[in-house]
Amino acid sequence: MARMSDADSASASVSDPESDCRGCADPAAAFAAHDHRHCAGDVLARAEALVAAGGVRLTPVRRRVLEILLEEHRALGAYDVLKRLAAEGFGNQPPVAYRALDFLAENGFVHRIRRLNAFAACMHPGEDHAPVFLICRNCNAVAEMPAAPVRAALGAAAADLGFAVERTTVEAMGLCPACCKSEAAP
Amino acid sequence: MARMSDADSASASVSDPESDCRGCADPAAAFAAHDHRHCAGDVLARAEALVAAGGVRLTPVRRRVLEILLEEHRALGAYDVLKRLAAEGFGNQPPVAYRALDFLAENGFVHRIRRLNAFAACMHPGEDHAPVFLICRNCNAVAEMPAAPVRAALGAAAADLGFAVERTTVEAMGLCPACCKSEAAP
DNA sequence: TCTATGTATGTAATATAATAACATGTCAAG
DNA sequence: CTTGACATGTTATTATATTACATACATAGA
Ligand SMILES: [Zn+2]
Ligand SMILES: [Zn+2]
Ligand SMILES: [Zn+2]
Ligand SMILES: [Zn+2]
Repeated sequence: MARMSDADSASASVSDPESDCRGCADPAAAFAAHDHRHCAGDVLARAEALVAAGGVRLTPVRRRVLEILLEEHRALGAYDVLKRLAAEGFGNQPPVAYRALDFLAENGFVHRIRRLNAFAACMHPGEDHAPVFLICRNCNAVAEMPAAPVRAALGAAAADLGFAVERTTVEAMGLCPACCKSEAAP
Repeated sequence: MARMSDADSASASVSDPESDCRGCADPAAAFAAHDHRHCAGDVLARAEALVAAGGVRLTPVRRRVLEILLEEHRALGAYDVLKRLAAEGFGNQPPVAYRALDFLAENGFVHRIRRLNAFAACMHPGEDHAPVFLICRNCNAVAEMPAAPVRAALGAAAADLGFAVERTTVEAMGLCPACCKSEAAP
């Protein structure tokens, strides 16, 4: 897939859903305006391919939870997800939501944002990653950022102490580009 | 958790409490056996100096909460802290613990470990820092590690996306040196 | 086909974590 | 002494998450 400049992806993806916009999967465009239905459909398709290959099942509840998180395009609490499920005829007890979310998280389709006690759809399922999350304190947008440099720094420093890192939680609270501007000129 | 009581008894023979051991404040020694009463007393003294200079008050509850976290030498939940406070005659309702913990966290004397929904005493109060936490999944020991390299990598990558980082949560789950060994040879 | 088995879902009950709202106490400045 | 700021105590409620058990569903042998 050809990668577009920031300007292009911002404008083209809004006007032309059929373009090869990488949308949320592209860190540089994660905070930019774009047609998110495109990203969502793409991610969902990839998820289905992955579960087929992996021998696990994307059952109706699980699939619907993933869809909900993709549609919302932000982090949702387990009980928010549960409310929607219940409204659609699924069970209305916490384990229904938590089990689906846990399954999706274990299989890399959603991430847990500890700072928010919430869950967000992963925008690059299959690409094994322990991403960094950028959370805008103003508009609550959440974006995934490549974690390689951060993880390298972390792992190296920990190894010096003899500590073996297995999993990491890296979350940054701050202001997204849009909110940065609006705060500078209110 | 049993780990540090072992360490405490062992450290008396290993190191001299009156030496200038940096104990937990030294990342390289954070997981090593040492006389932790030394670190605790030192940190508490520094905390008192800092509040005096800062115009805030280290009241009995607040001081006791800090002591408890220093004595325990691991992350404690707010309700664990509360139980101890109640047993000592302080209030026994959640806000008592949360208020003290919030105060201590705001003033840099304790850190919140989001992964554990818990709080741990800071081992270098006053030194403004947003540390990295290393959490042993086996013995629950928690150590602070310098975050400079990690934060640099994080801030740079975020800046490329136009995101202004204000606060970070960086926590690594894994095995501490001691548990690494015991897991290798069970 | 029919059952056995594992897995997924539904539900009730409970545990754990955090906050809101308001009353009371403490202490120093005026 | 009064006042105002801050700290603590208490009640109640909300939010988040898990345990335990019952039921449904798939699907692999017999
Ligand atoms: Zn998107
Ligand atoms: Zn924003
Ligand atoms: Zn120590
Ligand atoms: Zn350990």
